[in-house]
Amino acid sequence: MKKLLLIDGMAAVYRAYFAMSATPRINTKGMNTGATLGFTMSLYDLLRSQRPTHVGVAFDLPAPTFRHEMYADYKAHREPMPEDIEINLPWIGRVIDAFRIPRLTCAGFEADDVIGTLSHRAELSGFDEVLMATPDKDFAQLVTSKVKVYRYGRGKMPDTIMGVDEVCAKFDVQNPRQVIDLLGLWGDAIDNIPGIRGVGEKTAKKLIAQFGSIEEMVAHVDEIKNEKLRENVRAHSADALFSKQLATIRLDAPIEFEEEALRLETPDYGALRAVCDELEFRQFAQRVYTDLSVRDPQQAMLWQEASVMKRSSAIQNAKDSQPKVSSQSSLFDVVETTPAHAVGEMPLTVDVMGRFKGNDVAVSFAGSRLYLSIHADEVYSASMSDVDLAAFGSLMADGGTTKLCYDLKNMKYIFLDLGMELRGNVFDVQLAHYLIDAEVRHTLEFICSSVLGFEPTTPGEQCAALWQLYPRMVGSLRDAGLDRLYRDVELPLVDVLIEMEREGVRIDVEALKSYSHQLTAERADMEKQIYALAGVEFNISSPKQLGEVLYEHLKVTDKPPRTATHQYSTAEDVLVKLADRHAIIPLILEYRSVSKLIGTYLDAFPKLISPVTGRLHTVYNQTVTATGRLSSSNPNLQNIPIRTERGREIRRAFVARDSDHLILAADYSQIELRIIASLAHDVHMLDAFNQGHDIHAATAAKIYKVPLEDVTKEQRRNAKSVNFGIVYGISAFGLAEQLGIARKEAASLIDEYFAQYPDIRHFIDSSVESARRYGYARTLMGRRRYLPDITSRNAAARSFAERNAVNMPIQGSSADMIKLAMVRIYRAFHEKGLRSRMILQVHDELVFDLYRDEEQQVREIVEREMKQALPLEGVDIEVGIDVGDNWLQAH
DNA sequence: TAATGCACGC
DNA sequence: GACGTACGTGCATTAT
Repeated sequence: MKKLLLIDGMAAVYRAYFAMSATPRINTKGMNTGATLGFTMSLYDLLRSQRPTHVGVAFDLPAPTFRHEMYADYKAHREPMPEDIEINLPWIGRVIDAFRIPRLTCAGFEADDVIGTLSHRAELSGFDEVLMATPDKDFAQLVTSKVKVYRYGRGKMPDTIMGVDEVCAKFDVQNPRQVIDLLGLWGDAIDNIPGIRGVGEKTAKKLIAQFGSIEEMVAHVDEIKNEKLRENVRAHSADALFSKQLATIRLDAPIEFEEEALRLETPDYGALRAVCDELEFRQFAQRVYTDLSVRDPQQAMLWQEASVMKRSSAIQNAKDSQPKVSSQSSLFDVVETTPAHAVGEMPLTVDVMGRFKGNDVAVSFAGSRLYLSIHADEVYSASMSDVDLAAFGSLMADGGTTKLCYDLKNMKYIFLDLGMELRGNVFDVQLAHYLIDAEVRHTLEFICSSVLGFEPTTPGEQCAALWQLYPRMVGSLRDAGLDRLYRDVELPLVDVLIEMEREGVRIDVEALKSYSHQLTAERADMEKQIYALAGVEFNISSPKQLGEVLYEHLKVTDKPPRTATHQYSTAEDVLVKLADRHAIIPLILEYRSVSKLIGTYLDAFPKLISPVTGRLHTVYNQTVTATGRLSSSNPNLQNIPIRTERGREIRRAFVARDSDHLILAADYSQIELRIIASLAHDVHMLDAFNQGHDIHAATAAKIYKVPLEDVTKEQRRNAKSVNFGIVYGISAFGLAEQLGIARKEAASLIDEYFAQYPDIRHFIDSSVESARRYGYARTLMGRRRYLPDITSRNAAARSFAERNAVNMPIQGSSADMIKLAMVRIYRAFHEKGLRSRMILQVHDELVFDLYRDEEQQVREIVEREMKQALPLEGVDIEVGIDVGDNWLQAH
């Protein structure tokens, strides 16, 4: 196994600087050591987590001094950065040398070019894996099966300080790509500097997209219709090509690829310790010590003895041989205790795997490594290429053992790749933690630090930590009465979601594209009309520019509405109220909604279709929402338009798998109101449902005291808003806003509502009361949401918690119900060997690829399971089912 | 990159 | 006088 890690040195330094800049680190000699410490730690972590066999750090020129000079210049031109940049490159050089990592440079070439070239050659030289640590997304161009990009975290980059020409002249740059870097224009170079003077960025992007590439655009410049635009492009076509060149990573830098020179060696601990002492990196030094004490006790002793720091008398008195937890940062204290453990590094062969047989086992993957442990103090790990997959497979398929893991869905995907099955009792720490407290983060780091009180740092420690988490999580689930929800709903749902994600949905791409064409043309018309009405050209998509046009230029109102941050508001509800003040406003609203459709759906989806399956695959998140709902992303298929005519058309492109299939959509009717009625035991509302009345009309009849058949459209609309508002915790103000009526009028509507439905009011009051007593709100299946603010003295925070106390049981119970239904439907389909498949879930709706011959069976199963999954006291549950060639028809 | 504003769903 | 309807995801713009 040969694995090469190539690091963009300066990118690492910047990342480190910006990561540390929030708390500049000044040592006792007054030196700002923040960037150096950040760099050192991130380098150490990278080596530790990635475990490369070969490594190199690339810099832009023979020495990083080039950049240094640049920053001297930066300071001269600009006001100082917030904490003033002090990146000490000699120190950083010493750190790199201490790690015995070769510095890779190539005169006249960017670090990115060096990395690009070397990674290319490494791949040719038979490396199993090449990892590039860089912030540059352009590397995506080069990615192959073996090459992965490790993107540095997000951090601020410096602004442009000089033009391209100036920089080239000043620094005598040979490779123009350096300019990009110098200017701080990382990554998005192609997008950000089309480099055509006189042509706006947006226009330039459009042009490039239209022609396919900058080269094509230059070649066919005559085809540009707008004369001014055409001449600008023609005049500056050299610039455009130059920009492209700037942004292209080269694979042919004249640099030798010397495999042996790149082999990772043991750090020069003496040198590293000296740097740590000089710069006062105490906590980092302690970390290295703790790590060494596990792996190499002798080296650890040397590390400790090598210290040249004078210990203060206070510290000398402390028992520094005994690690202890301390909140004070003294010279040699241990920051946190770590679990006692030993990581055995060995190929997991049949023999070794035998040790795990018959034992419960914690399993985790990190990168291409597998970690296994049977106790919290013992972890075995191996590169996947060294694992005996047959033996591992039989261990995982053994139904008698418990498997502990973190993020089961993800792990099952890994097993699918390996052609393995996971059987037996499975415990997912992440899923359990979501049920225990949905609103906090569910990273393994966070779970460990909150549940165990320490953070494991290596993948091995993380694997071992699962063992410590397991009994505690099981206990917490049981104590909170969540074990059933976990066992019967969330855990089995994992398989359902995997199947749905893998199935995906078929999209009629041609339909999307032609619709996109049509709407783009319509939008162009609107754009012209808007410019004409405004008398100026501006970016309509910019709330800032739009606000200025509407409220300063056109002065559509003398009291411009403002957002929470005092900017002009151009939100829909605001503009609707101003719609009759100026003809431009309806156009702007239309422009916005059309833009939304194009950008979010029409143009986005074709790009997301899997080249493998030809279908669109979403990802369902099971541990995100505070109420227990699922969420969907990449793409989000839970927000496909339906409200407007134009938007709804998009659903026409969601089509059945093939001619043997149809789309079947099943949705719960008014499920949230039924849940309220049931929870509140409100006889009037329950009756309305059970007699099959239109619930909003029935509500209107009650509030306005008219016979059901005399309810007007407006009365029904108002009643619907009140019903809707009840779910979310209404206020007179909010309702008035929503309906465009006076606040007093809204208040009397609400009063009348509660007079007619006294049990609903009682339900709201008792929900709040219960949340105040217990500290959390609960669903029908016992899912919890903690509401600490319910007793807050801050009225706003308290009101918010009170609304959640009402909403959560409603929304959450509905989530419980549909999740349970999904599990039951999934099981029924598989037991009966049906070919139909559940493919989408949209909170109260399930969508299926229906195999035509199975229509009757599927209708029965779906309706039955949705209705019976979680029966509501006192009220029937209605499910609407429709079938069609596409999702639009199936509604 | 982070924050903001906006718009889509239930 | 502030606050003002739950839960999400994604896009474009803009400031830093």
